[in-house]
Amino acid sequence: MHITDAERKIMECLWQNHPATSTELGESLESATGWRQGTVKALLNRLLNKGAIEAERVGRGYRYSPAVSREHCVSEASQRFLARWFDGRLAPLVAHLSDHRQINRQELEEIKALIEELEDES
Amino acid sequence: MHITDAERKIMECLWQNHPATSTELGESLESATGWRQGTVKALLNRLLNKGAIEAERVGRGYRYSPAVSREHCVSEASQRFLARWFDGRLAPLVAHLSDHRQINRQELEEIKALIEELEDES
DNA sequence: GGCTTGGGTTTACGTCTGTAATCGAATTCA
DNA sequence: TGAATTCGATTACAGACGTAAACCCAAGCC
Repeated sequence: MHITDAERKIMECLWQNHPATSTELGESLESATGWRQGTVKALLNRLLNKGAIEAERVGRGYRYSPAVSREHCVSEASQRFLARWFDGRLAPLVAHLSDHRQINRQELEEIKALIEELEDES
Repeated sequence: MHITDAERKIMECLWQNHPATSTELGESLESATGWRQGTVKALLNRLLNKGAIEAERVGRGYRYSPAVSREHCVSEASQRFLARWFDGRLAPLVAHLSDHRQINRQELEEIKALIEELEDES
């Protein structure tokens, strides 16, 4: 299941709020991205074809819902990204970001606290 | 500067070992990816056009070298990835991977040690 | 029953990607 | 010097992507 970036925007809407009609989605996305309704509809169909969303007929139209979780997509994207650039590991990413001043002290602190918490609870 | 995945494979070769002739690259990549020489050459030209590599004429052929550092590309790719999925932040990625058992105890330990080291040295 | 209208479906189209064949120039070999 | 080989440049082409216009159908309105 590979979600493209335009498709991801649709999914973000649906993950946040579902089921939703194409009109609702169209309105959200028109203001957020400037896409026309037809664009949204076409993307919905691509997502349907690849099984990323489900449609349930309600009267004249459909209600769309995600068929894959955000968690699942995030996992796939993370694995792909880490595999490509960091040999599948996370530590080198942390090192890289900190070497290049792309992460601040506070966030590092937050991560450390998070790790400690994870260790405690297990 | 957006490097596609096929292009990235060429770049990885060049970052590791440059300058290199297209024949050398072709040989490395043929065994690693199964690409024909022509494929490699076409990708080299795309990379030249987008300024990601440089070519220096040597006799009949060229020597290619990276014009952008791996570091730079990694930074860009990391920013893009984190922005897409984690609101640009790293901590939620750590949380996600650990929640989904996609990172082991040992690597978390390694990251914690890394952070402590960074704090000490500054 | 025709006309409008709010969906939905199909088709389109330019760009990007991955992969390669083809063409052309240069070099080498007979 | 003509043929064969090498290497690079150009062109190709199918599939994915972003974006949208065109078309079609059911439901309500006059």
